[in-house]
Amino acid sequence: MDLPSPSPGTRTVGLTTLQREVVDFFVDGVKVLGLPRSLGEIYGLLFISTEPLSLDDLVRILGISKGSASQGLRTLRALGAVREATGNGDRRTYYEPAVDLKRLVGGFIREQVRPHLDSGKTKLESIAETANLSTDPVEREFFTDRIERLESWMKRGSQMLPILQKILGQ
Amino acid sequence: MDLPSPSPGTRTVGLTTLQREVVDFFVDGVKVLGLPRSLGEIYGLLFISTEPLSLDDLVRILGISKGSASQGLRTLRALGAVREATGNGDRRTYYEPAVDLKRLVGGFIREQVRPHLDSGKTKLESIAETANLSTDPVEREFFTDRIERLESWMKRGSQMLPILQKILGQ
DNA sequence: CACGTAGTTCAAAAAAACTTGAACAATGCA
DNA sequence: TGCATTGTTCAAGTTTTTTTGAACTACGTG
Repeated sequence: MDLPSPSPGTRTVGLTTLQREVVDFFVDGVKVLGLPRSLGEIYGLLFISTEPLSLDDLVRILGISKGSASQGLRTLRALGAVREATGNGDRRTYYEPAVDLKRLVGGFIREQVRPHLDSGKTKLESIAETANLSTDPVEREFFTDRIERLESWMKRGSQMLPILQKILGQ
Repeated sequence: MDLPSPSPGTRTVGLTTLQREVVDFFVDGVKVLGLPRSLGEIYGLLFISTEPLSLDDLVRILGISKGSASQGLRTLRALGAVREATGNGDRRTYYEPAVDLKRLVGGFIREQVRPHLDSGKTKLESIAETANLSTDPVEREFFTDRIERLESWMKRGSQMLPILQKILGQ
């Protein structure tokens, strides 16, 4: 139940200077990845907390709504970016961050990247069919060429992912 | 001045079915990258056009405003995703897409990824200073540990980029 | 098994991002 | 130089995304 101890720096609104800085750091980070700010706030605070925090802690310390916190935790769980801390003789659930880059990257790829790659592949098939309807042979060759290029991009993208995970995972 | 020839498929609003499909494909694509829809529309149309197109063509065919088209072309130019087509005995500028993945990825990294990595690095330095103000040694060790982790993440991210470019570039 | 607290849901409000369009600037041609 | 046309800028408007909060469900304890 203890609040994260607010030693270093002055208190802002509920957050220490350090907490504020780390939270901002992650807010920027998730924005780059196209995720909502609240995810960055929640993950950032957990990341710099010595103890697991409950939904209620997040609401209180970050000053966000229960709805945001609940929704944000759900997404972070789906991404594998937080896990429930075990063994607090307490009714509520406490969360701690996953701090292993491999896991984080893996979750992001699984939840955010793969679905798009897959739907892209489907669309590409449909595009190829449409292009085949072209009657002008010169034009059709041009279309085929472009579509093949897209297919090659997608393929390279897919090949990229495991390599990326491997390198980042160490 | 010639419109892209609209052979395959029925006309939608100014776009052939194929054009519409390809444009949608890229609209989705740029959204994943956190770029505005108009960029996807413009690049997508150029990508599936046999001839270079002018700003005016884009406005007319896509049904977007001159402002969007101008702004979108500027960003695409900055990303190195389009280039001006040379030698049309004509006053206006015509554009064609860069279709080489290496170049596209390189531009994206240069314009969108690097700046964030750099500003992140700066922020991290400030965070490290703040953490050093902590008086409790146990807490300070925890902070230091977490910050080192962040630094390692950033470093791996930076190492990643050239590898990525190399693999995608072929 | 009833009460109080934890957590979820989702319609409405707020904020952020994108697009428009009209005024303006630049360009080149006669 | 003056005219016509291309291209840019940016405040205001629109759309999309995110957050809020109140009603609801789930749960566990006395």
